[in-house]
Amino acid sequence: MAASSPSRRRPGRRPGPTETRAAILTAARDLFAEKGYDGASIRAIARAADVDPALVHHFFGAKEALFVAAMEFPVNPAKVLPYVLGGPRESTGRRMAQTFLREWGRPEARGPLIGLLRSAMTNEQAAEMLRQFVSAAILSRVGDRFDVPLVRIEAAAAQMIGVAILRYVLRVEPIASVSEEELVELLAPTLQRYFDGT
Amino acid sequence: MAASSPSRRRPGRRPGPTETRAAILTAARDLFAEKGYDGASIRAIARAADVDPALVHHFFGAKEALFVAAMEFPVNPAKVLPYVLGGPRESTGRRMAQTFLREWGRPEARGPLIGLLRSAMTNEQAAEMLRQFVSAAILSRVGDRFDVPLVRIEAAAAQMIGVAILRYVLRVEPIASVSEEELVELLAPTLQRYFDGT
DNA sequence: GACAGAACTCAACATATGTTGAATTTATGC
DNA sequence: GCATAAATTCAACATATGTTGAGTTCTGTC
Repeated sequence: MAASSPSRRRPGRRPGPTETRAAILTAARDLFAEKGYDGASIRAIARAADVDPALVHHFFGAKEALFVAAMEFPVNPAKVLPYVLGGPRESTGRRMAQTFLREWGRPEARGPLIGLLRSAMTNEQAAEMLRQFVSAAILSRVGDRFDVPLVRIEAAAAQMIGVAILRYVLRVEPIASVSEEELVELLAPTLQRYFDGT
Repeated sequence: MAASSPSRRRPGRRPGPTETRAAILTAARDLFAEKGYDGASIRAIARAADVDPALVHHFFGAKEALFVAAMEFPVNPAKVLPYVLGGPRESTGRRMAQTFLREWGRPEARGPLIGLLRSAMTNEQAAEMLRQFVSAAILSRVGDRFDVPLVRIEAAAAQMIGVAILRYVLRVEPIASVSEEELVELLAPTLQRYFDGT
């Protein structure tokens, strides 16, 4: 799936259609997810994509731009929020837990999500990206849909972020292996209570 | 409070009692808290303590040992758990929220706690330290006190970790500025429900 | 007051990092 | 088929990292 040979290739364009750009993006997603922004070096990404580090630069410019390109937020709020906010109000907590876990379950979404979360803990730019997204795309919309103090919505967000960390980043058992359904049962009432304002 | 001059000092022991060891530990706590394990370099720590990098090595050995020394877990479960687990069962959630926020509020505890949390996201050793502590010192004791499935206790832990991240690491408003009391009101029922098994 | 050991700095090594500019090979448009 | 543009590598720069060994100055003990 990736590089295995130390790969001494001669310079110049490779024959056939260009597939290196995609390879770099994939490698970047993997490594940012695994090591976070600062831990994933351009050189390691290039190595994983079987490519010279300078090529990464050629395609994406500085490291920061690569990160933005690779972590482009993999969840589209416009597609997801209507379902969550649309149904009956008394089951919003459940739909939110479902949706959250389903999105994290998608393999092509999980890499960027973990990468973003990991990086946000040590890198101010990544933290800002995450804040921006979470606050603009989610908190505000949910907030004025429900007319509930923002702290309560953030408490709900905290519950989900905490679960994501234990389940997907730290991989603490048993919460890392429990089924999505079981987790939904557990979390739905918590979220619902925050939205209900009780 | 720390170094300001580029400090060209001549070699050899400084006169007076030795205070550099403590200065290094303080600088290490600050920098590990701010940047995480990988982001905080020994050289930067030495600079902040106004000391040669080699002296850090002289006192603490490898970087990992410095980390362990600096992040020595600042919360003593033996002193804290009796209060949480001791009182009436129906208010355990509240005592747990109180205790958690009080410990994070202590200035001398917050640095190590943030450092540990930050580092655990990108560094496997730090992650193991955190897992060890949380699981051995807390989860298990709470678990067999209450005879409740471990997932539920981990869900409670997730709620608190999430709050810590939003409040102390990412500093998202308004949850970062809300009073401890208000947060306790918000979190206590959530935690209580997990312990009650309902 | 000599002397061992502790505190402390200097200089260096080996390695890693992001980034750049030039050189080389292929693809593409005419 | 030729010229231009794109893809790709190489070599290098400037800087940063953890760690080591040797040397210098002080403190404490007899």
